[in-house]
Amino acid sequence: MNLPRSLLPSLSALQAFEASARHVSFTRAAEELNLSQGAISRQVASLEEMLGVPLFVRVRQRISLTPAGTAYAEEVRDALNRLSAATLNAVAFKGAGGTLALAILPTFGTRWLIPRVPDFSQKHPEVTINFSTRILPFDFSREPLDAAIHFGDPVWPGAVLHRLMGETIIPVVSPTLVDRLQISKPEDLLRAPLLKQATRPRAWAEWFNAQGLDHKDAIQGPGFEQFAMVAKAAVAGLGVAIVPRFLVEEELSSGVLTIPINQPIESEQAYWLVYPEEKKDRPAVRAFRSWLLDQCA
Amino acid sequence: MNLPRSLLPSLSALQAFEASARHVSFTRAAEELNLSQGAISRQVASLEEMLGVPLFVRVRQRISLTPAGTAYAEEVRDALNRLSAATLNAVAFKGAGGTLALAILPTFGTRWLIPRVPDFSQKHPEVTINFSTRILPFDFSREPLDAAIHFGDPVWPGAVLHRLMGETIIPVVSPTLVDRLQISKPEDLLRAPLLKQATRPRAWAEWFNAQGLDHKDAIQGPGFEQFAMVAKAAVAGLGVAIVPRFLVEEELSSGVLTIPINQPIESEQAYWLVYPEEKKDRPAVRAFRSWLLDQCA
DNA sequence: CAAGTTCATGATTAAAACTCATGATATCTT
DNA sequence: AAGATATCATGAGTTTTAATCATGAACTTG
Repeated sequence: MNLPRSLLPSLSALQAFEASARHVSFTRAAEELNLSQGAISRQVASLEEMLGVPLFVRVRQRISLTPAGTAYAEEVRDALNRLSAATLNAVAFKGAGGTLALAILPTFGTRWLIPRVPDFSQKHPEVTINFSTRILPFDFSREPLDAAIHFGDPVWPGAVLHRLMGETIIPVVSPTLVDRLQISKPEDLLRAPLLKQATRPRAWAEWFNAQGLDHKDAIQGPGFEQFAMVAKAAVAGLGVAIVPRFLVEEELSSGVLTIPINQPIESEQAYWLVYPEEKKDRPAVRAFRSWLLDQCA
Repeated sequence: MNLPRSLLPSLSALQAFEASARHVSFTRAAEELNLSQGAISRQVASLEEMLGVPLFVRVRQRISLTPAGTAYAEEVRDALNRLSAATLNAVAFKGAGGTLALAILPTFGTRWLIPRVPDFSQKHPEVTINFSTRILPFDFSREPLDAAIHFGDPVWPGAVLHRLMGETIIPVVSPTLVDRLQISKPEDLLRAPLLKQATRPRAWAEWFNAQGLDHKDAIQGPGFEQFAMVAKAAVAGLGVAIVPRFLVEEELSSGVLTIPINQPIESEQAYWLVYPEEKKDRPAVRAFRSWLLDQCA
């Protein structure tokens, strides 16, 4: 329900009013808007005449807001902000690019995604990615974010999900510990301290089950909150870690970590690219999706 | 974060664009806005040039929206709607009146409030009250309502509450049934059919407790959902009702109902006037609050 | 083929927005 | 007390924007 054209105030009047309300001064509003004080004075007076309601009280060349003015200023500000945001969004279609505000999981982001971003940037120089860290799912309508990387089940209301990869976890250990503990068979791991990660409490149990071994006699090693810490502890020889393989590609390549028993197991959960339905045609979102799915193929 | 004045499109351009998007036609948009087709054509073209993005595809004197145009139209429409609503709200301050959208409980509304509204209207002819029925608390930010009458505890997030009155309940019965059943003492009510109201299931138990009687031997009478029905059934001689006194003032005055045992009991809950914090200075809200608290004093 | 429809555009007019300068009045500093 | 500074209001004039009318080009329909 829009007001008829003749009953909607002009943008000039609305901007003059909103700035004056914020500054409680026509002169400072004029400075901000690069207009003359006289122009502001007239626009506000014209608006008050149109509405039939005083928006400011004038006392001795000073102004203060009326209750009507206060309420109106807030509402006008909100609407003007939305127009600005909408206009910037439209402009973002221009270069078929713009910015992509992406929420990432800390370890996946740093170990897998960010090292690959140069490739994306080379292929899409018009898109800038801003990274934010999010551990848990969130409401896209309440966050200034365009997309997210999510680990878990494909459940996220109002969003589109694309599966990126599963999670294959595998035991890794420093070579010196392998020699010290003479590890060559699965049952040898029952004699080794086993490092744990807090969000994967059943990883070791599942691994030993898969080898047909009873894990109850396994040695409990230190526990950590993040995979990055687990990997560091393993490199330091504190024990055997069980982690997603992609997270330790570097350490395996350099030899500071090795796979003592090459028996990976597959998690039932997976990594997903998620974005709100209404942002699916944003050029930046489309470009990133296409590139990311290629990387995971 | 408003765009600089020079980077925000004019209202003329935005309205021309939004109407064209809705009608998928410059000509029909022109008719709606009482402008010439040429003016619309130019404003849209000017907007596209400013943004650097095509908003419409032109094929053989026909237009269709681009993805950018579709998204922008929705956002512009929302912002324009907000400006319209804000402007109407501001105008509502003019007569220091306007309309008050009030949510009321059915029986309280019809039996107590509405009969008193003529007095309010006489004192405040500039305010029009629109009544809506609401049984349960609701979210003011999701309903087009300015205030509500609420029964219960003083709990309503984000709102201001003013206590109006408690609830005193009392047995009432038709005089003919009093004669027929020879009712003169509290225990005589154990021999009478007792009418029940669904939202006050413990009313009779509490009343007999207050008289030091065991209600277990009381005769179960018909049950009803609304107090208005309970009162009607009592007038018809179906049994003894226990209701808030103010709801049957009329029937008591006319003699169709009488109070057999004048032992009222007080409820711990009460009636409240509720309105959202941000609407407290609305002239209509202020006038109604002031008047209503006077009525309940 | 003729008539009707629709978006684009040239030339012109009307309306809105804005500036500069000044007036009136108040406060602050010396 | 005098002078400097600050602030909103307003007259007169200039610039910019919005809009109209008429026409062109191209398409559809009867």
